[in-house]
Amino acid sequence: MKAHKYPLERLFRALADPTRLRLINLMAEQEICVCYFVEVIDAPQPKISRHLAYLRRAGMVATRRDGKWMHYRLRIPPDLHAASILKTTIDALRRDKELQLDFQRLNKACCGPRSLVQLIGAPVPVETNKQSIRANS
Amino acid sequence: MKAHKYPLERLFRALADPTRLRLINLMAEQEICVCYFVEVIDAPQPKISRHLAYLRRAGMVATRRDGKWMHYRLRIPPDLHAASILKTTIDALRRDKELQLDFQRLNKACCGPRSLVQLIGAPVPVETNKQSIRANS
DNA sequence: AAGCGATATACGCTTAGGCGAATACGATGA
DNA sequence: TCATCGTATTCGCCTAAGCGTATATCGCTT
Repeated sequence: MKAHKYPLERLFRALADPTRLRLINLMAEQEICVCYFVEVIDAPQPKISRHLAYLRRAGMVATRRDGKWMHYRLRIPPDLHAASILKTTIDALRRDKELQLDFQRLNKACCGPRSLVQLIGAPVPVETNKQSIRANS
Repeated sequence: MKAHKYPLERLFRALADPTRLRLINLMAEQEICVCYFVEVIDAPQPKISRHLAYLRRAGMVATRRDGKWMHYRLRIPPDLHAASILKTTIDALRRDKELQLDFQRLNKACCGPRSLVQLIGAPVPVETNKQSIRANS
């Protein structure tokens, strides 16, 4: 990642990609396992992992390992302005029709018939109200 | 400019550059003439013009011609979330030490001794409280 | 230890977009 | 009309970063 002259620049670059906006939208309420991202966004797994890695390097997500599974969750930026921008962004995403479909697919993948949970025993998403059990650089 | 899947993506890309953040900071209160941007930011004039053109294509600025001089001003985005993000961004920029120096240089260029006004008769910046005398696509 | 499943990274290619230098454009004034 | 000045655009080059494919890594299980 490039060196940025102003702290906000890093935030804006992280937000300036459609796949990352979808990832952020899905993580808004819950920590999410990579396998759900792949299922819901329906993209090659390396593409998902690369964008998650970008968000990690930008300091926007934290991870938690659970056996074979990796869970990602949003980190609230320490800077108040950045936090406000992220929150407003999430509010805006929530209103997008197409991104609402992602939530529907998420529910189907984790709770529906023949869900990933039943098929391969993937972990069920859980609400994360506390921040940063483990923070990555 | 690329086609963007989500409207916010265009906003974030426009904000993801240090020179454009400086331009936006300077335009926060007033419409500004290109010659002041060049003077204050101390960059080659084509570089300034290219970034202003980017902001114009992104719908973030409007222009007003005044003889040989072009004035640029911020346009408040019609979308409420985008407007909120831009406003928060400007608040954050205002707190940056380095960007405060830009304001000092702006005041010196337009009001100080041997200012551009005196040297070449450049137009004095004026507060723009009304929006969009002429909006560019 | 070996194999497997989940995730991450490396590789090669392609594109958006940044830059400086040169040049084109458009309004004014001689 | 012609020169000049402020601004915009074009050109060629370079880098960040996106993509798909292939492969490496890491836990778990047997």
